[in-house]
Parts: sequence; structure tokens; C-alpha cells
Amino acid sequence: MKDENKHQKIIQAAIKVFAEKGFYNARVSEIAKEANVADGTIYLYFKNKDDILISLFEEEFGKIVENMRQELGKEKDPLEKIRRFAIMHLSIISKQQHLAEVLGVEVRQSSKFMKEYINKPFIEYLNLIRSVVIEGQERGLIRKDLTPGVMKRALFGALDEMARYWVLSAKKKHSISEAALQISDVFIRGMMSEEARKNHP
Amino acid sequence: MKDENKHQKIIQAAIKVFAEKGFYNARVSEIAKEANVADGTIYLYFKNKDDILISLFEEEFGKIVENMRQELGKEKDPLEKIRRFAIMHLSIISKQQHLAEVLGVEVRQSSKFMKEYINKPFIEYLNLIRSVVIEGQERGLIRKDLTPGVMKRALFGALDEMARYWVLSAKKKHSISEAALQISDVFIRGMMSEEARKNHP
Amino acid sequence: MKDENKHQKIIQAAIKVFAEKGFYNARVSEIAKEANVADGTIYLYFKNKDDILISLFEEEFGKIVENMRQELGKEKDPLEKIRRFAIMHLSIISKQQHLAEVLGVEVRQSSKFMKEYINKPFIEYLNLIRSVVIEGQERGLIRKDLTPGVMKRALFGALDEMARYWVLSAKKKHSISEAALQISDVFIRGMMSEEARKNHP
Amino acid sequence: MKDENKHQKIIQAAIKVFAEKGFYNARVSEIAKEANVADGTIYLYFKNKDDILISLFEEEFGKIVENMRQELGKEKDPLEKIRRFAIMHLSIISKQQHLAEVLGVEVRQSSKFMKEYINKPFIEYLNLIRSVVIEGQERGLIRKDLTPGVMKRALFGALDEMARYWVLSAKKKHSISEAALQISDVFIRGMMSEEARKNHP
DNA sequence: GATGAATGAGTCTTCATTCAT
DNA sequence: GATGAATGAAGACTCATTCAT
Repeated sequence: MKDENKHQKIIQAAIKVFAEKGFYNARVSEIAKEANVADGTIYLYFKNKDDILISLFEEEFGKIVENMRQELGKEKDPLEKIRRFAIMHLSIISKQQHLAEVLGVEVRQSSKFMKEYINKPFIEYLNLIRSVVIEGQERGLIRKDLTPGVMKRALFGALDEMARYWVLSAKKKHSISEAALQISDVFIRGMMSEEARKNHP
Repeated sequence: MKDENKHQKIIQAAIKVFAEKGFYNARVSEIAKEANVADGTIYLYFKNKDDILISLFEEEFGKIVENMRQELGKEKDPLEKIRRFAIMHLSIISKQQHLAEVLGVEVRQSSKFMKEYINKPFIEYLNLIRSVVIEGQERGLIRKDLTPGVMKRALFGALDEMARYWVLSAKKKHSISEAALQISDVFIRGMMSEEARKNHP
Repeated sequence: MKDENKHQKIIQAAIKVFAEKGFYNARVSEIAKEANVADGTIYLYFKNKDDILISLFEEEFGKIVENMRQELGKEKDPLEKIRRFAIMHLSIISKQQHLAEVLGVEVRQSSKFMKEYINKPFIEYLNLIRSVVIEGQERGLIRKDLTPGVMKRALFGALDEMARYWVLSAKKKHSISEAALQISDVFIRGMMSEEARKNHP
Repeated sequence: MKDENKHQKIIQAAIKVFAEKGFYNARVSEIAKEANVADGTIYLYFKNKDDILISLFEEEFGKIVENMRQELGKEKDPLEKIRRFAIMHLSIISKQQHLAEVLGVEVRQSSKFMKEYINKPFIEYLNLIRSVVIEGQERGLIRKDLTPGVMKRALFGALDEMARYWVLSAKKKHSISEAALQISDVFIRGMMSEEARKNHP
């Protein structure tokens, strides 16, 4: 497993093919072709087809999580962090549609076995929101009656459903960034404490 | 091809098996066994494996949509309707976990061909929310700067992501109905107009 | 097995379906439908699908053999008998195309097991020619160096190949009776003894 | 998909298995076993089971047609060509019995779809006879009242029926080459013009 | 390391046949 | 006898994975 470059080429090819066909309808030979590599070569870099998906997740999603973490670090206000999260999430998706499709779609359908592997970076991603919520509650900006674990899923789900629609629809009616603003706005207003409301626009 | 009862038995068996294994890992023979029916019998009631999933959607999701429509009809206040929607949605899911898994998971991964068939009842369901939002805006209860088409996906996504977690997690930490209340509460507060806020608790 | 009428209805339906689809591509259910009979009813009159074909042969081919035998009986001149055979053979085929297709086509492809049953009436039919040839040789009208067993197959094959073409071709270019005359003429001239040639036109 | 040798091995195995069982009773797995190849390998060289038969025809029958064409080219006398044709036809069959069975039997029963593909070399083969007849007529050696298209089928049918018998019968009573001589003799005498008769033995 | 031809286990689907009504 | 819903054995074909070159 020397050639890091070939590893990447296969991952990128897999993203494309998985996005187009879905994991189960994707053929390993097609990924190989897309990567300009022989079928057998795939097995020098990955244990099996499942492993391609798992690696893809860990690596590509890992980058996104790291990216998002850094971006949120730049903002101090927890309520603003929520807006940033929404905007960035949908921006990532609009920039990497294929990857978004794979992450969004295949997270759910993959067999129970795979879920185990896939969930880790996913939960880490969700917990970025959770931390923001907790921080907001500690600072008195977010209502304390809201469960952070519920909010993280609600916000992620809202954004993600929007993203799925946007990725799959050909027409792209709603501007994706406008959607990000609206959704984050509803969450911010909905979650903010009475106290925060007085100081916020 | 008479026995309506057998059709249902197969659908129910399919819900269980699809929920457990996912569509692609489900074996037709396993559905047959679960339905106490011979493999071949399946093909007296369904064209092929895909057709089982498609029928399942149209029939079972259709019932849910109808149910929800009637339930929302009983409530007059649009903001209350949102709460009801949330509560009912998660209540349906907690009562029909297997079905929820199939609907939630397979909607996304099924091949593009199937999506065509599957989307119809799904969009109808989403549009129940959209109607409520529009109604709320017309009555001045919901901010007019929010796009109904964005809100319907945001609310559905929030609830659905919560549901997925709840269905898949073994421990069921968060009460699902408590989550429904929190999520609907955030959406109601987040979407309500300044005017409505004065009259609402 | 009382209803002789139903037995016939099934045989007739089978002739039609076998002719259209061939034995292996014919579905028992299709024969049943064509015969206006339930699938299961077929098995009250026939042991299995093979048995339909075997019975069909024995009965329908049997009738033809009997018919031909009588017709040949009316003619005294062996050489004329050959002409009659040719004309009648192709006339039967043009009148019962479906049956002809089944007899002609399925005789050959059916499994070895079936051949055993099917061959009997077929050989009987061939032997009608053989008898004529022998008779002709005894009367000095046909060359004695020709083997009757070879001639019977040659004449039958010549007529049958012509028939197959005629049955399968849509356009029916060559008149079938004209073909019968030409073929029998070639055989008569080819087989007749020097002696006979002097007395024949 | 390189190995031309493997393609041939499969074709040869198919000839054997089709001859023994017939196309419909032949199992792909049996052909694979006979060819010392895995089941799946067959599908690297052929699209499907039908395609094996079609390829078999085009390739093997093609060779025979070419062979016969060259052989006939060596003979100048049209009447002699007929004898040669008969002798060669039955000689080919006696040398390649399995192939003969497949060609002779499956030509007729194959589904209408396949016929399209199969007929081409077959018609080409028949037209070798047709050309000889026409040539004979032009040279005044064959009676002009005979339709070449009828004669080609008659001669082929006569030989083919003989061949079928010979191939299928265990005992091989009649010598096949003796039969070829008798049949061609009958056709030659039967078709020759009065003029030719004077000059011929 | 790279290749891609070969493998063969695994599955959907068909359809002749049965049998409860 | 007649029905036709139900059966389940059987087979064509696919495709992830291997391994000789």
C-alpha cells in the first residue's frame, strides 16, 4: 500500500460511482474503470467493496469535520456559530455534490455491520452542533429546557433534508444559501432564551 | 390472484425483512418464509422484488398520509398544527418502527428508477407541512420571509433524523414524544411572526 | 377421462400453441387458456406436458397416416402413387399448417425419451413410401439398385423441407402444389427403370 | 477476453452437449463442465445461452459452407456437382456427427428470434445447390421447367432426412456414402434434360 | 506492484405440477 | 370432474474476489 495517489484515485472514483448508482448498484469494475486501474488493483488498496465505502467515509468525512471544527472556532457567539454551521454545511454540499450524495444517502442504507464504522465521524460531526448548543446554554443564550442531543439531530436533519432535495433536484429552485439562512434563522430564534432575544436583532 | 389477505401478509413480511436487512440485503426467499408462503407465491402478487418495495410505499405510506391529513383537519390553529404534526409523526414511527425504517431508509437509497414511484406519496406528505406554513403566513401567524418549501423540508428533516436515531438506537435515551415537543417548539417559535408572539404563551 | 370433447379441445389448443412457440417455449397455462380450461384440468387428461405432445402425435399423425394409406389404396400404379403421396403430403400441410409445424419441427427436437413414442407413427408414415417403392421394384417399374429405405427418407425429406419452408415463409412464393408436382416428377423420373421409361410420358 | 482457444473450447463443448440433450435440455453449467471452465467464464465469451448457439452456427456452419463452395469449384459438370454435393454433405455429417445433429435439429426448433441469425448461413448453403441447378439449366443439362428454389430444398431435404436417420440410428444399416450416391443419382436422372440423357451414361 | 481473466457462490425468477375446495 | 392458487425445484446469469503472469 505504497501509492497514496492511487488510493485517492480510487476513493474519488468510488465517490462518483457510488453517487451515481448507489452502493449496491455500483460495480467494483466500474470504480476500477473510472479510476483507470485494473479491477484487481482495488484489492491492493482496500480489503473489499465495503472497505472502500468505509474508508471513503472516514477520510472524506473526517476532512469535513476538521474543516468545520476550525471554522466554528473562528466565531465566538454560539448563536452565530449555528448560522455558520448551516451556511458551511450547505456550502460544502453544493461544492461536493457527489460526496454529499454518498455521505447523505449511504449513511442510512448501509448494512448494520458497516454502520458501526460509519457512525464515528458522523457522530463527531453532530457533536459539533451539540457543543455549540451546550455552550449557548451555559452562556444563557439558549433555552435550558432544550436537550442538546435532540437539537443536534434536528438541525442536522433539517439541513440534510434540504441538501438531499437540492442535490437530487435538477432545477435547483431554492437558492441553497438562502435556505441555509432561513433554516439557521428559525433554529436560532426558536432556541434562543428570552434573555438573548432582548439583545439580539 | 384473489387473496387480499396474502398480499398484506407479504407486505408485512417485507417490511420486517427490509427493515432488518435493507432492501439489497433482503432475500426474496426470506420474505416468503417470513410470510409463510412459497417463494413463487410472491410472484403471484408482485411483479418482482422492486415491485414489493414500490407497493409497500404506495400502500403503507398512503395510509399514513391520509391519517395525518385527517388529524391535522381537527386542529384549527396553524401553529398548533405544527406541534400535532411533530407529535404524530414521531408517534407513528414509534408504533411502526419497522415500517419507519423502511420508509426512512429506503426512500433515499433506492435506484433512480424506483424513486419516481416512491416520491409521490412522500411529496404529498411534505406538502401537508407546506400547506400549514402557507396557512400560517396568510393568517399572519408565520413570518412571510420564510419559504414554505424550505420549511417543509426543514421540519420533516429534523423530525426524521430524530426518528432515525431513535429507531436505530437500542437504548432509546431521549423520550421520543419529548423530542417531538422540543422540535416543534423550536420551529413554532422560530417561525412565528412578531405579532403572533404577543398572543402566544 | 370421460369428456372426449375436452381432450380434443386441449389437443387443438396445444397444436396452436406449440406451433407458435415451440414445445419448450409453450406454457401449459397458455394451452389451458387457449382451450378455455383451467390449468389443472389439463392434468386430468394428460399425464404431463410431454404427454400432450406424444398424444398429439399419436392421434393426429395417426389420422394422417390412415388417410394417406386409404388414398394410396385408390391408385394402382406405383409411380402414380408417388405423385399422389407428394401432392397429398403437401396438401395436408397447407390445410393444417399449425399441425404441420408441430409435426415437422418437434419431431426433431424433442428429447430422446420422447422420440421413442413419436417415431412409431412417423415410421409407419415413411413405410407407406417404402411399400410403394418395393411394389414398384417388384413390378419392374422402379430400379432395383435403389434401397427402399433410402428412398423413403429421401422423398419424405424432400417434401418435408419444402413444406417447412412454405409453412414458415410469409410470402408463399412457390405454389406448394406446383412444388409437389416438380418434386414427385424428379423422383419418379429418377427412380423409374429403363423399361418403365419407354411406357411412360 | 483474449483467449481465442477458450472460445473454441466452449463452442466444442456446446456442440457435444447440445447434440446430446438438445438446446433446451442442455444446461449452461454442463457446457462449462465439458469445456473445463467455470460457469461464469462462459459469459466472458458469450452474451448468453442463445448466443452460444448463434455463434456456433455462424462459425461452424460458415466453415462448412466455405468448404463446400471450394469443393464444388473443382468440378465443372453441374450434374457431377450434384453428386459431389451429396457425397460431401453426408461425409461431413458422418465426420462431425455432433455438429450435424445440432445444425440439423436446432435449425428447426429454435425460437423465431434466433432463426433470423441462424438462417443466413443456412440459406447460403442451400443457394450453393440453387446455383448448380441454374448453371445446369443454362447449359441445357437440367430441365428448365424445374424451379431452382424448389430443387435446392428438395435435394437438401432428401440428404438431410437421410443424415438425421443415420446420425440418430445406432445401427447404421445403410452405408451413408451408398445413400449419397443413390440420392444424387435419383436427382440427377430426375432433373436432367432429354438432351443430357443422351450424352450421359 | 499491477493486471484482468477466471472463478463459483449466490439469487431472482419461472413454470410444470399438485391439491384443497 | 373442474378449478386456479399455491408450490418449490431448478437454472441462467452476475459480480466480488482471487491469483497466475
